[in-house]
Amino acid sequence: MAASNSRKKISESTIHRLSLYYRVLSVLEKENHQTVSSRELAKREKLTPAQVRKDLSFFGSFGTRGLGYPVSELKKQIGDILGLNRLWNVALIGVGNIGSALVGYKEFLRQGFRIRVIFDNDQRKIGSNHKGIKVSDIRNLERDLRENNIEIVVIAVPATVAQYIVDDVVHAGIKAILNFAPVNLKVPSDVFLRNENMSMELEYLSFALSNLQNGRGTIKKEVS
Amino acid sequence: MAASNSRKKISESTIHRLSLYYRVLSVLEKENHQTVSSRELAKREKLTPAQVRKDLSFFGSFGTRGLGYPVSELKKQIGDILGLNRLWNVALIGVGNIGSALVGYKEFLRQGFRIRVIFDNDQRKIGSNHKGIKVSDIRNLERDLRENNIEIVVIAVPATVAQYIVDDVVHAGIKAILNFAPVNLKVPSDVFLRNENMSMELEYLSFALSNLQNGRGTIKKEVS
DNA sequence: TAGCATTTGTGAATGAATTCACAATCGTTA
DNA sequence: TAACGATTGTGAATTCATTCACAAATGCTA
Repeated sequence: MAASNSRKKISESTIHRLSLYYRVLSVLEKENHQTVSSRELAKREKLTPAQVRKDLSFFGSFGTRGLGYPVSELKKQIGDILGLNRLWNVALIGVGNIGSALVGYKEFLRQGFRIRVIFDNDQRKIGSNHKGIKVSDIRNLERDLRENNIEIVVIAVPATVAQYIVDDVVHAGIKAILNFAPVNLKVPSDVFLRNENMSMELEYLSFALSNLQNGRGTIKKEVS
Repeated sequence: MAASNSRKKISESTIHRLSLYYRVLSVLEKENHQTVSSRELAKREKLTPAQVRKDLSFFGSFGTRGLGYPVSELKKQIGDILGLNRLWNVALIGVGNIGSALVGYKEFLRQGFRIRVIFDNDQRKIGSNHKGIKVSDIRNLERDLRENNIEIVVIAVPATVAQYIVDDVVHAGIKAILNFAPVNLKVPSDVFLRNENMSMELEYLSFALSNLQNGRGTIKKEVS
């Protein structure tokens, strides 16, 4: 009866905030801070100290009362939780606007995401090298995903074909997909799909500017 | 006392979902649907009918009982709420990886966001034309923002200089900023700032793959 | 025009996330 | 080693978001 196995859900927001903490801790580490309090950590990402402590407490007790959290140690811990203390083999599908940008995006590299192979259907691009990464024919998708031990696939193709591509990707056994196409894709429930909707935040700004607003970005609405 | 003016907050999530509805409605319009039910609308974006109705109800009664919502009419209404039935003058700062991708991103165009001017500090780029848009010297920021009637500024510069740039942008009187640099920027409370953190979702996938998971992406955690 | 099948709009109920508030604990100093 | 200031870790309280559930409408059919 002692070590019972209850379980606790970790919310998506908590995970996203872990990313923020990780980012701040990287900076703090470079600035040679030994420890950091939940107060300081919160301040740097516009959150509350209580939230920082609660988030971290889901995963363990990393701090020291009276002192705060050890910067490097906590960074390592969060890195372990997020799976950032290792390399990930990533494939990119589609080298258009967005695709090309992602290939050169240093932030991905720094976090261990390595684009090992790029797929496209444009014969002019296939076979060429895009910033040192070979461009494969989309027709060899399954084979080249396997050959490169790809674990995560990034979709950067037009919305109209994204579903077909994803179907193939799923069929090839990939379990994690990041989608940049502005469309809602269907995948089996054992596949992780995340969407990056680049115009959503721009639309939020458009909304904010269009409506009477208070300072902090909280939008209010008249009601009779 | 009759027409009192209470106010209701609209949550950020609701606004983001409006973007999704807008997207689906655009598709439905093209597919020549006359009406759509909350059920169908929900299905297309993996939400619940109740949520769709509740979201819309914050802004008015757009539907007809027994029938559903008129597609074109609802699209127009949401467009009005989000401020998408007009053009926005946008400036882009930084034409590196991300910046270049954004210039060619058709989704922005379709939604009425027009990049009127691009700023950079690279003398080789300044004066040239980037996909038809002139590249200005960052030193003329204030002047050229004003001359182009810019309302929204997109930041795509390295994290290390982003805060300086934003300070100048704020000083020039801009009230809406979309930031792609992976850093938390400080702005006065009357300026809307939104962040686009491109590695956050990738990190979520990394987390999901790293942890034992159930099918639907809900991550659980052992507790003793 | 009456009856039926639908579907909205919305208070009430529920569930989830955030914040509060404080006991527990640590490092430091005298 | 005792007293103090600081800060964590965490149940409880609160706030916020989602879902439920049903009356009110509507179109359609006969």
